[in-house]
Amino acid sequence: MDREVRVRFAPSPTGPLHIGGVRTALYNYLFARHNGGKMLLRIEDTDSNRFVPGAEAYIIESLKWLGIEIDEGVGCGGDNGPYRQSERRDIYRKYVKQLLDSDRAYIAFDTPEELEAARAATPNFQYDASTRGSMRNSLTLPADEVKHLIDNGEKYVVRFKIEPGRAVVVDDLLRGKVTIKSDILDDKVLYKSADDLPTYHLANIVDDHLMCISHVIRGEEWLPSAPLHVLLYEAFGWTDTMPHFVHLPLLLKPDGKGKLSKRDGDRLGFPVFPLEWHDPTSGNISSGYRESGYLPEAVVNFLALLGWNPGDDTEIMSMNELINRFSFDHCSRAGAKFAYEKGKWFNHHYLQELDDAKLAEMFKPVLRDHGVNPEDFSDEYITKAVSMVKGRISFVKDLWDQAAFFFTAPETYDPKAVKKRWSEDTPAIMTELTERLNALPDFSSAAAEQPILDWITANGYHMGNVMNAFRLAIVGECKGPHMFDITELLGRDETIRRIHKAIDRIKPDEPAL
RNA sequence: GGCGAUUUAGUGUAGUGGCCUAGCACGCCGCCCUCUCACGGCGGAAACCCGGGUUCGAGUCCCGGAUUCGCUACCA
Repeated sequence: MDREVRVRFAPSPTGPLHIGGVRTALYNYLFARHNGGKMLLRIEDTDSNRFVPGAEAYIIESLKWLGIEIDEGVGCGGDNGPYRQSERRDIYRKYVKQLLDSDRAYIAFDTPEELEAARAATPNFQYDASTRGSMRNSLTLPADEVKHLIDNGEKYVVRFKIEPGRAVVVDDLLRGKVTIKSDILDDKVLYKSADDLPTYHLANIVDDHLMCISHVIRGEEWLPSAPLHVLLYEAFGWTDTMPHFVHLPLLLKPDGKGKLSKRDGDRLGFPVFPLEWHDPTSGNISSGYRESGYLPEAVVNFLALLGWNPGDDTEIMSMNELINRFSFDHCSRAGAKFAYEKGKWFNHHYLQELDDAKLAEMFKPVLRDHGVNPEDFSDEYITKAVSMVKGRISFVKDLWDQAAFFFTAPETYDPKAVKKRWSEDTPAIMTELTERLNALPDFSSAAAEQPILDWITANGYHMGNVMNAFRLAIVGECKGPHMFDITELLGRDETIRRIHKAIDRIKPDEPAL
């Protein structure tokens, strides 16, 4: 790498950042950091019709949440600004003029309707060398008429004049040399007078050049227009500093076909956005990874491995490890189906690494959502409850399913378990159990377990039946951590109260009438 | 339709001509642990797109086909 590595993430603020975009940002970031380079954030808002308020702030917040740091760009400044394309009109105008003056572009007056008509009339109509001679543009109209039309405020666009018969080579770091014939390229619109803004293609090349971008790392959907971009670098005379290209494989739908879309999330039940998004116009809310209980390190780790691997079997990697090991040598070229099931596993893993007290803190809002006031319990109590069940959860909110009984006595009892474990003589045994529990000098798990087990054995009771009836009374179903660990935390009074309640509430299965 | 990219178990992937009777992970199934459900440990089922060729030898190289995906806008 002969020059300073400078990469950019250049999203369009047309809505919330898509998870595929997040991965593109991540790969840019990993590559930049691995090579000691800079990461820029540029906002590509050249389509005034699709601008969505709030999208830019959303993008910045998303990257921040994930730990993808921006060195230069919107939200943090830098020497190559402005970084919002809508604020760079003067710059683009200058370069459009340069292209026009050097005869590499021309002005076209064809209206959208006229273009539509042309497309309808000719099967594979393309605005190119074969057709531009019969359209309304500065190539076909007299110079004074062109000037007259412009002076009259006629809307026009500037089109790039593609010369046919050339083999254009895009050297992609992932895919090698991709060659395409310039004949199949059309005279792309570079600038539209209607909003005095360039299109993506022009703005992109000008900005990447001016911002000294060394590597353009973007989604595969850009590969077909890469030859056009190469031609633009040529037209400007910037070939020597043209960035390297990397076209990343796309993230695909987990089920059927096509690339992962914004709709798939709701359809398949997983988020496709990093953060929850409230659509300003429709009012719709789309779920986000953050609000769904994902840890940013889990999302990053998961996303990094969708299309890249470190070259060995390592899967759990922090951002720093990812940075250390990242390179395009181990990137795949094929699209990856979005395997969100594995994302859950990553979250499970990172949740286990969290400190119990921290997890307890994260659990408090969930308790409130379920009508439990965390203030009624000590932090120590909540922490102990959390530590007992955390091994079985993938999300913080799952803690409720696993630990609810620590905070509220069961109101109902699992019918299947009742049928299996609660017989006619159970109430008597349970009453006896309360007496035994009351008699225990030490109610701790370690001290309570053996005497109770001994009592069951000595009386010839069925271990599984008694213990599960006990569990049923305390938990409400046959699940959960070690029984005596539960009762130790619950305390003697609550334990006995629940057994009495169960005796009172549970009626042994009565034969159906 | 045209152009381009792509192709290893259900999914993500390892594999750069012999070390591949194809490894790892998620998911699935079973066993162990056990008062239960989990966790965990152990084990299992499951893949080289197809057809030619090159080679002593091909998942790995070449050719053809198919597949899938993308692009084909005054959107990015």
